[in-house]
Amino acid sequence: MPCDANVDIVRTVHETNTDDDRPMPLRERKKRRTREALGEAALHLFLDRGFDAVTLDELVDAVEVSKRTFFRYFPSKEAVATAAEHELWDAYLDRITGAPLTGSVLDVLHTCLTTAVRGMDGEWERRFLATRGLIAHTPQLRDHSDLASLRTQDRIADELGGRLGDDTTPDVQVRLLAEVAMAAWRTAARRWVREHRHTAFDLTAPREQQRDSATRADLIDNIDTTYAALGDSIALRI
Amino acid sequence: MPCDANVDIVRTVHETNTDDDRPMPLRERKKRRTREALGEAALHLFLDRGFDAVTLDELVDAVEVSKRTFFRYFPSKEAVATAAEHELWDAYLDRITGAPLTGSVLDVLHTCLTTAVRGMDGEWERRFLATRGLIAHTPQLRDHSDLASLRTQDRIADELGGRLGDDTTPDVQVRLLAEVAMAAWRTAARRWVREHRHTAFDLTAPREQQRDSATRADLIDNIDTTYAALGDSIALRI
DNA sequence: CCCAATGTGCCACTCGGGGGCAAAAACTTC
DNA sequence: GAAGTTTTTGCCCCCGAGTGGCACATTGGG
Repeated sequence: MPCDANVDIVRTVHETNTDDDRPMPLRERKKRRTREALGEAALHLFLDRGFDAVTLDELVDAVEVSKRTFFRYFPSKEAVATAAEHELWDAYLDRITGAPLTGSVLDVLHTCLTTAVRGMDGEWERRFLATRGLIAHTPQLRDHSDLASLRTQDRIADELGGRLGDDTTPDVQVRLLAEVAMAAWRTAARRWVREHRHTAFDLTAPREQQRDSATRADLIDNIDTTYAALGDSIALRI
Repeated sequence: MPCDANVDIVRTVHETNTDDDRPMPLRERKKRRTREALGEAALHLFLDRGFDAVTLDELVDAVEVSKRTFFRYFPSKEAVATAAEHELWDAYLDRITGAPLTGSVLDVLHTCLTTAVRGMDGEWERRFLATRGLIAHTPQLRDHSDLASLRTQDRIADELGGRLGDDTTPDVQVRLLAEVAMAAWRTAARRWVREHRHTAFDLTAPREQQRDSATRADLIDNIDTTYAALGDSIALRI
């Protein structure tokens, strides 16, 4: 019976038009559909039976593509499970490159992050919830997610280092700033997922139920309070 | 001709008695020898031909153990290459559990780290240098190393959380503190390795030459200045 | 000296990931 | 709308990391 479910997944996804894909060429539309189908089927299968219990062969069979094709869309099995997070990091980076660097740089990073979270669409929210649910009980995925945040740090530091006066501000400070900013994210995300440990992270749950349990507003609240706690933490005395 | 070299490595290692292993039972001595032989041969082979170019089969052939045995000593190929780092984290954790928590907690973590670095023996320094050399041009190892620092963070936060007043200090602060402390390490280590990018990281180089190029004193200096820059970084304005 | 415990070797196996090449689909041009 | 060109895909091969089972050897204790 998982077979029927998978076929259902595929059809549903292929009929779903998340955005307008009329103006873009057919090739792009099909690629997008395949990518979304892979991502969606992966979340369903992983949540249903566990990340480790599902082999790539099963996944590609469900979406009816070859394993070779899978690796043209995602670099690893972990990547398809955490695609939503990667999209957030890309959006975050975009905000940073577009933001004017005035005043406290840490505040700028903070604002960019929250606006990036707010800027993602509802479809993203659903997938992100599922991804965090997977991460919560799959060490392998947790590693991958943490690593992605570290690499995002590097990109932030590079971007900042290029824009700030190269000589005036030492590289160490920029690097540390990126580290601290991501530290806040990791702490906030961890706290957020702990608060909602008992939620189902069910992809098929109606939207309202999700809104009642774990929401993006909660996440943003956690980010805000975590950034606010940074100063006190660094100066903690007992 | 790599075969001869490997045999040489094995014999050399097996004859080397790093510490006194007379008092401990024969089984323990043999296990220790095997572990050290694996670690040493791995560093030599990886530095010589590159981490990816060396297969586990080659490594275990060189040390004359089975692949099965290898995995009874190290959980992964990456782990044997970064064994020196893991030892540092264990020593670091030991210092933290033994240190009294008075005054600035960040200062305590800072001191524990530097004394831990100082407390490692000369044999460790040689292996650590080699490990960092490998990490510098092997993304896979860099990931593994960064991940190890993140997991150490978790252990620190758990330890600190257990000892600090559970109710008075919020969990977020402890978590952030551990994050910030490790951020300083990562930044210092990265800077240190960049400064010595042109060093050979040669295991066979005489000790004096190593002291001239990349030394533990340099590393500790970097740690100190990075910790000192923390406050300025977090408050950076432009 | 024998017996129990522990460590080791060998075997075969799974699974993630990548390369080469030929077929097919999609865009282009006439 | 039929040619040719380019991009995308499918299929088959391969490799290497990591695991499990079982028989064997080595060590330590009575």
